Order: sequence, then C-alpha cells, then structure tokens
Amino acid sequence: MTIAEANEFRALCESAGVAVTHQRQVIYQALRAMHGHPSPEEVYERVKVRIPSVSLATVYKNIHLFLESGIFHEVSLHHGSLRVETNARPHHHLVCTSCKSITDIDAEELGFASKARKLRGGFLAQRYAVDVLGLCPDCQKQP
Amino acid sequence: MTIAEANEFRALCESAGVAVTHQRQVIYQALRAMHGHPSPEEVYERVKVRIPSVSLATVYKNIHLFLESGIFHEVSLHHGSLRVETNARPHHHLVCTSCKSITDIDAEELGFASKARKLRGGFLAQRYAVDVLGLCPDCQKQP
DNA sequence: CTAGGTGCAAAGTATTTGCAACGCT
DNA sequence: AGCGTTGCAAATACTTTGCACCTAG
Repeated sequence: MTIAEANEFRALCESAGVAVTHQRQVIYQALRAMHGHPSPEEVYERVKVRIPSVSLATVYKNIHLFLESGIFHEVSLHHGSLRVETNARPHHHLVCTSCKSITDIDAEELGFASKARKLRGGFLAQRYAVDVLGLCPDCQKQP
Repeated sequence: MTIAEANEFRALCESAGVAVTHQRQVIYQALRAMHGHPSPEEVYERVKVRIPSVSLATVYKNIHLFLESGIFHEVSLHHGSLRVETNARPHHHLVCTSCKSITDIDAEELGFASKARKLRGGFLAQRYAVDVLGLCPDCQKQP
C-alpha cells in the first residue's frame, strides 16, 4: 500500500469513527484493487495472500463495517433470499436504505418509460428495473 | 380456485410446455393471491394450508419453474450472496437475464440523471439504481 | 489500561440434490 | 407405460455468533 493510500484510509476511518487495524487496511486495499462485484469469499482469498491467518468472519465483519460507514456500497440492497414479484403491472421499487423495505411504484408514475434498444457494447436492453433508493416516511421521522 | 383461474393456469402451462399438477396449481394460486414480494418460505406456509403434505423443496422447484417460464418474475436478479461495488463512479448495471452477468455502464452514458426529490407518498428519493435487463452479446448468439 | 478487534469453531439460515414412490399425459 | 414430479432427508452454500485472546489508542 502506498503512503497516499494508507493516509486516505486513515482519514476515512477517522471520519467514520472506526479503529485502523492491519486487517482493515488490507481488506480495504483488496477491495480498491478488485474490479467488478466481488463476493466476501473472493475478497477473503485475496486478503489471505497478505495475511494467511485472516478468517472469513473478519472479512465479513469488516465488509459490513465498510458498507455501514458508506466507504463502499453493495451491488443490491435486496440480495437476501429469493423474492417473487406478485404485481403484474409495470412498476419499479422504492427501497428504503434504512429499514430495507420495498414498495412498488407504477412505472408511469415514476416517469420512466422502458423501451427495448441495443446499447453500445452490444447489450440488448429489454426492460428496465429501477430501484429508487432513499428513506421511507417512517424512517425519515427517526433521527 | 375458480374455473377461469384454472383454465388460465392450464393455458400458461401448455404454452410453457410444463405438466399441470395439483401442487403447481395451488402454488400458482397462492402467488396470485399474495401481495408484495413473498419469499419461498412464505409461499410454503400458505400452500401448506391447502396441501399439508407439501414440501418446501417442491415449492422451491416450482417457483424456479415459474421464473424460468416467465410466468412470474423475481424482484432482484442478483439476490444471491453479498456483492461489493468496487466502481466508485456513478453507474448502473446491465444484467443479462440468461447468464446473470452484471456489467457496469456509466450513469451518463445510460442517460439517466439522478436527483433527490420527494415522491408522492412521502418517500424521499436520494439516488436511483437502474438495472437494464436484457441479453449480453454472448447470450444473444446462442439460440 | 481497556474497549474494541480478531480467529476459531459452532450454529443458523437459505437453497439444492439424490432417490424411491407416485401421477400426468 | 413412461417420464416428469413429489416428499423426504441429507448435503451444500452463505452468513452470523460466542468466546478467549490480542491490539490500537
């Protein structure tokens, strides 16, 4: 890790009010160096190269810490168990970042029209699923 | 189940080329009658009322069958394990419905500008996460 | 010094699979 | 009749937790 990276990480931890540990620095650096959307297991494999004694539990704990502190984000807020969509109308989701609740909103009301098209890179877009991330009325009341 | 519902289900199965079983009809009807975004466990609880001997494995198998046939959709195509976002730029995701791969696309390139606003119902929208569902170049080649 | 962090092993939840019996078509 | 479907139990995958020891501040 360069001096600049180490300082950057210290600054992040300070503003988030968390202690700087060796494991945390290495996990942070691993994430910064990885591309795409790594799983905890993949991060663990990479961290193990530098800290062979590290445990998967520590990687999980620190990834969660980073997510809570906003140092990293997760790809999907609803990555838990499988959920079936029962609403057949075209709609999108209001996802509360605090309580993780999901509410439907009609596609029309959100004002996001989907139409099939080919994007640069050759991806054939068929439909759009929009998650509106924010705070639900209940969570806005709480401090 | 009404005659109309039963016929509707038979037609769906026929066009999807799957056999009509009692379990499937009850699972289908349970899903149609539920609101929101039920988990397999919740569907199972509801199906058990009508078929006490049903197994959770059967519910899982048939939910997957319905999803593959397009009879229902899942709330999130990336609901598997936790994934960390390593790309710090504002971007959205191209999600292939066939191979489930996730590719980043710059927010600007997709032409979807996020700005905070209050929606009807009181939800405070902070940012938008757009999944563009479709087929990646590789999967378009396959029949 | 001491509050919080770490590693280990065990527990918890979510989902899948192998297999014998059963039921659509 | 034959092949796909079901229920069961066991297996697998993913994630969390309790606890004794260790370390940053």
